[in-house]
Amino acid sequence: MDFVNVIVDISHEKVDRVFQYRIPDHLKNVLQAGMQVNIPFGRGNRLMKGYVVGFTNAPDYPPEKIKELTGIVEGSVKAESQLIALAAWMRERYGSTMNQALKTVLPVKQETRQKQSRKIIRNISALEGRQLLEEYQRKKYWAKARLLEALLQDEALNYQEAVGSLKISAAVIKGFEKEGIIRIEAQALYRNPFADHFTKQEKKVVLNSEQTKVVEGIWEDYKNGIRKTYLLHGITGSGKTEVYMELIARVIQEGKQAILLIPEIALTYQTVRRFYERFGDRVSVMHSRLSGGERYDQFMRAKNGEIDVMIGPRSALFTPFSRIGIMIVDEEHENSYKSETVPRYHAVEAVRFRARMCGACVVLGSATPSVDSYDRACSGSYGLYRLTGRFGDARLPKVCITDLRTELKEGNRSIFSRRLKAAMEERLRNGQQTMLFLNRRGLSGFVSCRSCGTAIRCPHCDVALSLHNDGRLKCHYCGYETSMPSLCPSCGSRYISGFRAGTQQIEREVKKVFPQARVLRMDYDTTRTKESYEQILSAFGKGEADILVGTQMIVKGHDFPNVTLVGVLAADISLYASDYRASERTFQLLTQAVGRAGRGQKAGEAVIQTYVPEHYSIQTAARQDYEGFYRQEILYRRMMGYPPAAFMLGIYLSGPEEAFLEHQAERLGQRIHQFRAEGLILIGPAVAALSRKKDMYRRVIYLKHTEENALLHVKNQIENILENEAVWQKIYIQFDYNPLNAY
DNA sequence: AGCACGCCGACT
DNA sequence: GTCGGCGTGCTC
Repeated sequence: MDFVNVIVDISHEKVDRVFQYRIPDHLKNVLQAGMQVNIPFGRGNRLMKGYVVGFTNAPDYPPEKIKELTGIVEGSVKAESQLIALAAWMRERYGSTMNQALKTVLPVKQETRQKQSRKIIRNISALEGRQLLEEYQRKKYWAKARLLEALLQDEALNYQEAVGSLKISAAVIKGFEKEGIIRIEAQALYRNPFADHFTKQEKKVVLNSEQTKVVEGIWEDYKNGIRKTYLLHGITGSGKTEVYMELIARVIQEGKQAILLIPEIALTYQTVRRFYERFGDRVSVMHSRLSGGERYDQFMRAKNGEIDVMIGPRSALFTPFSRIGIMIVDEEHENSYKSETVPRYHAVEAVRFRARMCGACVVLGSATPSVDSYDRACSGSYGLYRLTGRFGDARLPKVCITDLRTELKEGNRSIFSRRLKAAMEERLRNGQQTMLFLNRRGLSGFVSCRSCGTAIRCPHCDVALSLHNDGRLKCHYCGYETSMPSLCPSCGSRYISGFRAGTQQIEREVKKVFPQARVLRMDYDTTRTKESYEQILSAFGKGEADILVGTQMIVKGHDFPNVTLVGVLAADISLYASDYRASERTFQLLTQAVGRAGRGQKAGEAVIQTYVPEHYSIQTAARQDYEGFYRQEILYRRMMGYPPAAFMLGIYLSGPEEAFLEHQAERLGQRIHQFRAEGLILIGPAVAALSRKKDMYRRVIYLKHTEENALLHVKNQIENILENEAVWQKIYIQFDYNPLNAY
């Protein structure tokens, strides 16, 4: 390769792209992706630093204009190089452009915070200033006069404000600085968003024997230089967090750093406080409430070595640490670890790659491990540890499965089985709390016609519209809104109404059946504003309501000691999702839901309502029997050739013109056939689960192969075709490696 | 970001 | 004409 693609290390949007340089002969076999290089840049050929992100023989810039790079920056195995190598790996595995990969991996270089903290400070006396001002006015140097006048009023000015409100260009300020009239102070004020709330406490933590065994086991490997991935299977309340904290503390003692990933939803004040109390302000927490600038601050603190521990969701795995000793993924089965945007990486895989690069060990923790991880643990490629004791002797709740088919047969048409209704009445009498769980995915009640069965859909996205309290029908993807029709648009029948399966409908039903009960609802609609999520949970925790109705979000996170009953209204809903992980997801949700009952001293009870009580997901969840579930599920995966028994690649096509898209999808399928890759299974092309979104039609093709590398090879061949043939430029194509959700 | 280029008003 | 401030646009 004769040329390298380099990104220039300047923190500015305008140059945030790839520049090409010629490789001098003596560096041709030395240069690697991720390396830091010196490059001549701009008209003055200023020497700048850049990062190598790729190689090419065919530059897309006039070759005679391409400059030669100057040399390699020595000792450049720093955080950035690691991250860029990680981006290169992500590009290759998940299929994206290098730019897309880099953008996800590198801290967003948002200038806002930096600039806001830059100050212009007057460097001369007020007397000198006034003299100079007169001179400028005489010479009609208006821009300079404006700036100086402002500086005479205020000794220090905010850089951003000065440029904005005084209409002064950077050139003027530069000139002032050169003449010594002002000096620029860029005090980077990194704020620590939590430091004010908590203080470090020297508390001795005592681990129980199970926890000690886990810590010592992993630590012995660490001490012996063994770096591998461990799966920590610990039921809810068995104290996984203590294990994490002890391991992190030991790693820090060794002068290393730690990253802990948690699902966004699990990030509560309780968690944050525990870590602050143990590690003080050497810990930083990232979460979605942080603004872009604050997020960048945290990354900069990490880069400058001001912190040892980073806690955060998926993206925290890209923290620019240079000496990582341990990376932990809590609740590793959570779907939120899979990115929904290109590159569609899985955090667990990315964590393992990064850990390998920097010699760190990986701990994956979960009460209900993903089938994929448990399979690897069983085959011995992960170390496996278990925590089985529930903290403080809390017992498992009594679980009862009620068959909705029998209820209907015996004349009960309510959404509550008689068993659940009786249990709820009892809780209300005893002043205890109930949680009602609807494992529905976000969307609330849709509207359908009882005569012809047609549901009203969004004309742009082809999803069912949902009926809101204000009587309007809304699309949850694109925001399309319309009024509720009085007649069915398809058959004209008057019998059109909301399907009673949304949380709003449940809430209304609860109020009808138990008029004396105080009810709270928690779902996509009620948690849209910033703090409402915490507010609802804390109100319920304080006993301000008797019944909490909600979707998956209520079964994660908080513990409520006074909740002694959990009702799962229709366990089947998630079973009917049309993807191969439906059983796994149902098991996880039910297990979590059941685990919510009776976290305190009082005995708990769970009622699971279903139309298929014999299903193994429901049976094993009721017994909290992970092993039993896994044994059944892995058989199904092996029989059907689904992950982890095989590897899958989703190819998502979308475009504004349906016929053309259809044709191209067929065409791509044929091309893949022509590869004649042995063992490759091609499914589709098919209409996507969401056939249209934002006026774009969608098609999918799935590929399966038992060999990971064979599948990646096929992906590379496809990428080659897409890059080199002009027709493909007219449709959007994304890859999804081992997809978790339907497209 | 930082640099050069070029427009345009001011002054010899 | 020429000098110089000041806005604009480009950087492989």
